[in-house]
Amino acid sequence: MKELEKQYDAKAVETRWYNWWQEQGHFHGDAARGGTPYCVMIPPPNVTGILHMGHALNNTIQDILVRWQRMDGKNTVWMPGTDHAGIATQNVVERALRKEGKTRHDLGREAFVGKVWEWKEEYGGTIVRQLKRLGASCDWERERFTMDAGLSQAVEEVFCRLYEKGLIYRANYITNWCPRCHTALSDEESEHQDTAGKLYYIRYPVKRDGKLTASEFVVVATTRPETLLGDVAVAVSPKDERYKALIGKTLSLPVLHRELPVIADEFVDPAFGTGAVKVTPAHDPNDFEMGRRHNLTPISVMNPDGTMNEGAGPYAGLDRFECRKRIVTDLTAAGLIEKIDAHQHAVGHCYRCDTVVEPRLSLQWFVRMKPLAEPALQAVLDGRIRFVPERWNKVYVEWMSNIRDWCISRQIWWGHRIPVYYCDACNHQWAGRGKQESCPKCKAATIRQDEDVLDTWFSSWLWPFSTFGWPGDNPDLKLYYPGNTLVTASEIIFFWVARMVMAGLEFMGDIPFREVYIHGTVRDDKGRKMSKSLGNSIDPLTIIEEFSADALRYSLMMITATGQDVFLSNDKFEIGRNFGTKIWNAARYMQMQEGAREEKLKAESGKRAMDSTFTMELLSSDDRHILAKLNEAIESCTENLKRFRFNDAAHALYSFIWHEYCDWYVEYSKDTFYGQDEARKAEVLKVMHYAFSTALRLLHPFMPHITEELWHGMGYGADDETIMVAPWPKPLTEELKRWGATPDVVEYVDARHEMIRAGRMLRADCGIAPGQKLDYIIKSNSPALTVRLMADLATLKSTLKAKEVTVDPAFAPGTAMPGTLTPIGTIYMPVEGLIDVKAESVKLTRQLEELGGHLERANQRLGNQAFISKAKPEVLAQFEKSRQELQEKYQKTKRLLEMLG
RNA sequence: GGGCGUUUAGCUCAGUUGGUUAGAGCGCUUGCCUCACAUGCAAGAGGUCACAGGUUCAAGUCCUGUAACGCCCA
Repeated sequence: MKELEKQYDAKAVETRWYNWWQEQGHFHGDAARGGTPYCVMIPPPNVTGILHMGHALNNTIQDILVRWQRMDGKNTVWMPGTDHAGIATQNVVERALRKEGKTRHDLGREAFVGKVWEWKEEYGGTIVRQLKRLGASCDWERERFTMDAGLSQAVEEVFCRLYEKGLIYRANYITNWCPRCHTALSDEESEHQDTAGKLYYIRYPVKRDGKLTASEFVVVATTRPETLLGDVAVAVSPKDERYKALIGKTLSLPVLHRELPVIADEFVDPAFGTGAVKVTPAHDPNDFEMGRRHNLTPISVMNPDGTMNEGAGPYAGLDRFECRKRIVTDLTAAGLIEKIDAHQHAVGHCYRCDTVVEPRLSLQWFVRMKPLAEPALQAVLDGRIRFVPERWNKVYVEWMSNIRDWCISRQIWWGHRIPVYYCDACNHQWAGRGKQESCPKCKAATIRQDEDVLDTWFSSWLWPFSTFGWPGDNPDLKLYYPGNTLVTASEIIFFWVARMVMAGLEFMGDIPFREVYIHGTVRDDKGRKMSKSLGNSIDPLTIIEEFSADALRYSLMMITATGQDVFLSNDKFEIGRNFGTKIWNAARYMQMQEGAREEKLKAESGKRAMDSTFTMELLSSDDRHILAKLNEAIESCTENLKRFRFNDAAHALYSFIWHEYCDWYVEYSKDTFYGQDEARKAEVLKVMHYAFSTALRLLHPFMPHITEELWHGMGYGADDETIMVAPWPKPLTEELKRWGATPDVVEYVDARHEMIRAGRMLRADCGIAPGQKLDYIIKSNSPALTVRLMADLATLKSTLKAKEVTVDPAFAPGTAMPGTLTPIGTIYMPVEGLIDVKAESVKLTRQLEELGGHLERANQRLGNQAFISKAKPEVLAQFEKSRQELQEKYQKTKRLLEMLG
């Protein structure tokens, strides 16, 4: 054990211990060890991603849970890995190609996928390296990637099983189409953003007897006028009196002069726009349904890249937005625009590239979700899976109950290719596992595999078991599935959480996890989401450089209330940094008191015995008090971790270490250490190490590095032992009894703290320099308290910086002697002449008024017959006691005031 | 349009099944380089708990409504 450096060098310490933990294999869980498992699946970050504050929050929470459970003796696995992020990754590589003036089509599918793999190998590990800087105790030996051979096999197996069960179908359907990524998106991948758009009111001429009328129009309102080129009808509500006569009549489509029937459909809202809507089945999901109901043939007017196709007639070849401008100009010229209103509406945007999504008709693969959703819904309804905070249950249940089929095909190259094959010879279509050589029906070799790949989430939803080697059976899967806790953000509930539950129940026959903790969103100090485009992001790595990973983690936990959003700014991280420094210095203080004991410790192979066999006669009230407060910290920390109240757990540790331990206990100890009583010195040191080492263990999940550094630095473990698996502290219920750390001792010491504070305040009020020593007289409230106070005279003297402290139960103060009440007695400062009588009197008068108010209310309450008869007896007693205290305090304060003269 | 969340000290937020005189961190004021720590120590000021009703012996806490802000879904 060598002396701790004066300054804590977080940067060097953190990487050193992280590497050591990894080398020693402390992150690894082994099923062969058996025991109670604790398993957390990381939400696999996007392989192209870099760590942002959301990740930092998410992974800090997971690491805290995992480290805590590991210390608590569980066989722990935190499964790490990344997902292949089909669209995002393909975009990255395509962008690089574009710089060389090439497209993926120039390379061809195979070569392009090869390039993506190259990119992944070279740059894909960034976020993993960053997670390590954060201190994440992931089981890296198990790291997985959703395109790994094993996981790909799971994807294929799942696809085939669903296909064979008839739960996968291919259909020409309206889907969200990203014209930039050239692919279909699922509903969840289309993000609705409120957009200031326009509502165009367009006149459709009515035909009478096959002829256009000059003056009769039906006006429809639309936000996307360019789609009118694909109109096949105009719909009105069957209840709408205004249009009843028109139903069944014919209109003429502007520009293209196609004949459009007027149809009646319940879907139409008579209150929106004019009550008449254009029906464009190929370009709007609602219209698509309407078209089906009325047997209308959709007309597509757009190409996959967002330009208008030949169906758009004169506008063919134009970009969709250019077409919108042109068509509005033309319609205006033709007198067919009635008006244009400003209109706020939600427009779908691609979640990867932010392009405006186009609802478009195309041939896609879907999973029928209803049969999968049923048991997944049940699992939450009957409480087998619970969300924290609870309100997310409702969100989940709502979505599950109204689930829609999942569009799983993507028109890109990077991803799991759909294992469906077509036989050119006999037109047979099948889903197959492994490489397919020939048609299973007609044996022809002329077969083709489907061109599409699967949605990335189609591999992520299998993550809880595919990562353990499913579909193979093995001891890992047996022990670690189902997992325990899933930690994620609310945005991911639909994308991932809900689907994992469905997959778990369908393929494993059991839920994938028991609890889902949903944390909030990280925002800037103005409450805006952190985003690249706003430039308001705080980079976790910069924070780690500046403040340390422990500071980042601890600060995040201190300011993040359960499930609430976090407002961050750079200075928030000072909380964690300052706390680390405080702990470091507390350790240094203890070390300085060791003296010759250091040599002895070395002889004991560097490991300090964690001695809690205290000698009763040597224990002071302060020793007992700090032990009782330690127990409070143990209980509060553990309880709050159980309830996912990380901020409360962090708070409990902060207040114990900083306020109870450093501010009070360490200060008291100085009197002992600067004195001559060697037995007391040894005893206090014993208590200090016991309390400190226990607190370090409680703190370890939050600040893993500094606690490990001090665990070794202070010799709490042998050189090859880690705090990572030191036992999680248990409540000290029995021990406290043995040590005589009873509630009345705690109450007494707390009150004595108040008395010391009061004494310091008197000094400050009188403007007496801190260095100047003076006398205090304590008039104690009872003989028993006199005994206690007499025993603590030395520490009272040192903490009050007093020349002399006298305890005198019969003390009668002279005039103009300032004094302050406390629950155990009144403290006086005999400094006649120095006191500012006026200021002191103002202060006491205000106190008296306040007390009078409280007392009046207490009297009122206790004078209320209804209260006395209805309140619980213990509550009544409590109020009675409180009134007595108030009364006493009031009287005494009054007397103090009178004595001021 | 439907649902959810938030509203408590200057700022950011705790406040559990209703129950003593509503808390913390930061910031602010005052005094301190006191032999662990100025990334610190000591002390202090600061709140009609968004608003309006209601339930109750008792409401920051429960109910109803209103307002503002935010999020999700259509």
